[in-house]
Amino acid sequence: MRHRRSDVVDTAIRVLDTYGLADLSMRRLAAELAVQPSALYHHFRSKQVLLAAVADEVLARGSRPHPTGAWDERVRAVCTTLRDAMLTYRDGAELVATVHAFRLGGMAPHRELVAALEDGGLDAGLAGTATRTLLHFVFGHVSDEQTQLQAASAGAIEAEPRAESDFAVGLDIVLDGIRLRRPVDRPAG
Amino acid sequence: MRHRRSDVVDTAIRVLDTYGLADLSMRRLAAELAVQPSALYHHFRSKQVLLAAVADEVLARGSRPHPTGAWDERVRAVCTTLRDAMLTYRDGAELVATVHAFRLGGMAPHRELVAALEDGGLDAGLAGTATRTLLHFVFGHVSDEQTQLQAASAGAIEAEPRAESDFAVGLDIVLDGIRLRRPVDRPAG
DNA sequence: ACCTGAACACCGTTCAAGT
DNA sequence: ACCTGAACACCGTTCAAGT
Repeated sequence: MRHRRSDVVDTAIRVLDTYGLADLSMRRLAAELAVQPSALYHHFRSKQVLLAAVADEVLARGSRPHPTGAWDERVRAVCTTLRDAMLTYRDGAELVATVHAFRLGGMAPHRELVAALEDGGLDAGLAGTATRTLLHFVFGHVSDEQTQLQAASAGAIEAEPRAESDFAVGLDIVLDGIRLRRPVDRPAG
Repeated sequence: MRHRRSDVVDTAIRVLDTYGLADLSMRRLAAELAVQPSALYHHFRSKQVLLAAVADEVLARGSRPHPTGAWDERVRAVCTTLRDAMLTYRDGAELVATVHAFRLGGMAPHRELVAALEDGGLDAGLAGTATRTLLHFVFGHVSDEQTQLQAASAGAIEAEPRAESDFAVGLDIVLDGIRLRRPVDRPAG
């Protein structure tokens, strides 16, 4: 049977959510689509590029309308939306973080954070640094969180579950550090 | 020829630094040691456990005497030492971050940060949250940094190199956020 | 204690050829 | 435009057997 690019991505998300990122192989995905592995290379030039498309679709499905409030509320909204989107599918955080690290996809949150921080009064350089600091926190935290959640639900572990507020506290720590660097908050002269 | 556990780790570090983490396979490592792949399973029960030992050795080689100053200088020292240790070997950041995520090794910096933050006056819960926030930043930032450095030195890219101060600024952002949460800085009642 | 030899069940990718 | 069939060069891990 014949498939379109979007069919491949949809099936990849189903395989991801059912079997995990480690089992999302080109061969497994091809089998699920009832085609030869080589057929996938008609749609994507490599597995990396396929995974980038999958990550973008995960984020697109989790997207929400931008709030139009204060810069810090917008930052919080972007980070929370990103977290929720990644937690929606098994290994979603690891997938999006990996794709983002290679700059192949998942860059929408990055752009939104830079915009919010510049609207908040940060110059371009500091907005970039602050955005990367925020994203390193979010990707690291949520990957960690998801690993623990999945280990617990697999019964592999019953270690202390991370406090529910841990994400909010970590995010607030970074946000406070950013606030102190807004020129508008540090009176000139 | 017969090998000890430490011979395997030493050779693994050499393979890592020469060919990168993706090419550090059990088969490649075995060939380098002139043994069969199955021989490695006499020393390590899985590749994951071997990589944990390699990560611990990378950190041990980069370790420095702890400074005995203010809590925030100690935090800065632990983070900087960790960064330098990971940057010493090709793909060192990705290796240590991965092993740490699975809690199989590389936990020494984690313990040192918790200790420094508790000495700084944070309660155990907040010290844990702050430590995870710091480590997510350090692992994320240095992995990123090393990927860009390695891509540049491979001539693959000549993208804007990250500003040299980027690590220091990001670290200061997180540190400032932590400072605001020290009970001693927020006068009770 | 440390290693061999052989096997099992997989990978990503390429490429000429088919419809 | 989308796919097949076959091949290339690999993986991690297990296990009985050897010294």
